[in-house]
Amino acid sequence: MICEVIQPSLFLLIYLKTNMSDHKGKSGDLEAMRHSLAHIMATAVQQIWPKARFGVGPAVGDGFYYDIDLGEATISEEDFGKIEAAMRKVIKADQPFERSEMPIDEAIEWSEKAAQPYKTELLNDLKRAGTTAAGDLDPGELGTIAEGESKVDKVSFYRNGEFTDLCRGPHVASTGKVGAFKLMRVAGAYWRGDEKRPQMQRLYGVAFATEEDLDRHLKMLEEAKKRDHRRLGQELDLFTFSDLVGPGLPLYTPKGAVIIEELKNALKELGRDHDMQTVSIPHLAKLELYKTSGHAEKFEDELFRVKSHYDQEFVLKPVNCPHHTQIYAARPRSYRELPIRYVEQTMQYRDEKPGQIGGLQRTRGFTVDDGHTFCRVDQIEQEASVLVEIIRDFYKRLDLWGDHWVSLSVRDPATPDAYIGDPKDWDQAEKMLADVATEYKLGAKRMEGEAALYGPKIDFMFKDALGRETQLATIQLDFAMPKRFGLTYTDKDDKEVPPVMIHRAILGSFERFIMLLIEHTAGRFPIWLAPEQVRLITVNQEAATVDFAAGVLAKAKKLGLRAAVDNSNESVGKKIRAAELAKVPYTVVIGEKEIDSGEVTPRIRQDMAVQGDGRSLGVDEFLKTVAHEAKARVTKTSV
RNA sequence: GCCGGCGUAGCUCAGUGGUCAGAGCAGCUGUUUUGUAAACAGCGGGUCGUGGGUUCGACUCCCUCCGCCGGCUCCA
Repeated sequence: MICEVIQPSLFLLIYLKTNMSDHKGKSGDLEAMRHSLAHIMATAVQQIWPKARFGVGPAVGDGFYYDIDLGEATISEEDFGKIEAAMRKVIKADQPFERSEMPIDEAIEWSEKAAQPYKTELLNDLKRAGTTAAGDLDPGELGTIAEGESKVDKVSFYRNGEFTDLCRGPHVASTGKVGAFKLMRVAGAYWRGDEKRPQMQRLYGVAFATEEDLDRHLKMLEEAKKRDHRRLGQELDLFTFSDLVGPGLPLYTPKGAVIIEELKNALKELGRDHDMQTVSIPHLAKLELYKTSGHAEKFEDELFRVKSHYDQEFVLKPVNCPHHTQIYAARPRSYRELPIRYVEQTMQYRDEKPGQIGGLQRTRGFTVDDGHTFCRVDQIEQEASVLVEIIRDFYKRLDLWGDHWVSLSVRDPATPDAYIGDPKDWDQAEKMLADVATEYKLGAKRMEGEAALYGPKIDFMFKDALGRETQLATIQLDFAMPKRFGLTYTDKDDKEVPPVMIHRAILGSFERFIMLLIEHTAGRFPIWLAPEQVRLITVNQEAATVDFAAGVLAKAKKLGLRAAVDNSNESVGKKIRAAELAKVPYTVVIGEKEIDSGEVTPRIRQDMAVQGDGRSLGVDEFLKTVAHEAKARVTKTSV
């Protein structure tokens, strides 16, 4: 059973690779099934709580949900058993889904009579605008709009047994044809996504065509939990949190710090290769700075305030751009010296709401590889191109490229007033970024309304073990902040012109990046990032063995390797197991054989091992090879 | 922040009103001197997250706070 540890993770990886890419191409049948299950669940809920008021209930992701308001009562997970039982009864009854249409005014009357105020609101929106506002509904809940009409005249309903629901469909033919399902969780969800509106309970289920598919999905979730970075962070002793230090403030252990340091070094090298200049700034600044930048107003609640005894009010920096502008502003600038590329790896602080904090995904203090390029408009395209290349190469090297999607975040044309800056600048900037995205075949999705206040951006989005998306690398164009700070350079016609600012990050925050790295590799880091690269295991505790191991260790350290000796009084098998669980890339057993021959037989961590491994080689040769790989920062082994 | 859930040893967990508590792993000590995924034995370790309440009696029931988890909202 050599595969007891690795097997499930490989399974998961394959599952994720096959399922994450095709989530859009979900079969219509499955979607109809899931959507039908939402109705069946609502049927069951209505039986148990007759006063239940319903919001929306679409098929989504791997299953379905329904938003429900029970008034005084609440649904908790304890209720799942009886809800599922009631659902099974409805399924067993095999009630047909019957479609009907009625004029919208009649539908409104119906919903009022049925005491379904949320449905009434939806219907009124449909009647007034022909659609419900702002994409807050998933497909399947809208009414029918007559051809060539802008407003809805008729809406469709689906009925099964006692339960009737406003719904566009489609559904399966009858409640008996819905495959396998399981209720998963209940969560709060604001009506129409608005925190000022009532909060409903969102009841989630997963559903698949067959029991086997469902089991596979549930098994996959179990495997995903095993590679959760919070769990592995503890198991591999990478970071911790302390109630005394505070939530959202990760503490990196020596092993975790190794990964950060190695990543920092890799980025520093990239910076040197691309003429970036490292700067360094203090971690707080006068509130005034952020009033000027606009952050104080827009992100008031997220600022950590620091009071001086001498009556200045300071703020822990939530971003670095304002500081960087002041370095730029320290002396007059000529068009000749642009672009100026300031970078630094530094911690920033945001007073996140308690509910947002979790693991390394969202922390209150986090280290960013932040950078700001000041350049001319005619330099934007070149600068952005180089950044795309750097980002692509960096993620490729870590085998992360491909598990992502790219957002070309542009203005929402419906709300031009929500942005600052000259629309002509915007047009140009958006076009430049789009061109770069096309040139580098990023497959970027144009996301209207996702632009920053000050400019369009390209965001690189990745998924964690459970499929939740997170932004890492980003390239943002900014015409506004230089103007707010009155930055200029002298153009060749001797005119003072504001520069363009490009905010950029390659790995985003180290916290998030490490989260992704842990979950992607399940803690099996490439050699150059592995906190411990070589472990020497002694066969016994006799002086000759221990001394020999110490000699190898010293050589390894001299070569810059991170190595350790395990000469504890345990069996070789147990020590091997410990090394494998610690995910150490190379394990070397040292005993009489090695002492006599001067050769070792490295045991290679299972994910890196290939056919033909297991040959013996001289100690020096082995160590030099590993050291070479570590230095080259490669992800695959060749020993 | 909001809704729901959870909080017993370093870790994973058992123990639902009645000797203020157990197991495995980890740790320590001893025996063993071990050859590629778990040797054997012994020992130490918990004011059952915190504060309050109910009760003759609370890890067990109720409330406050702290923290964590899943969502929602937010994400410069």
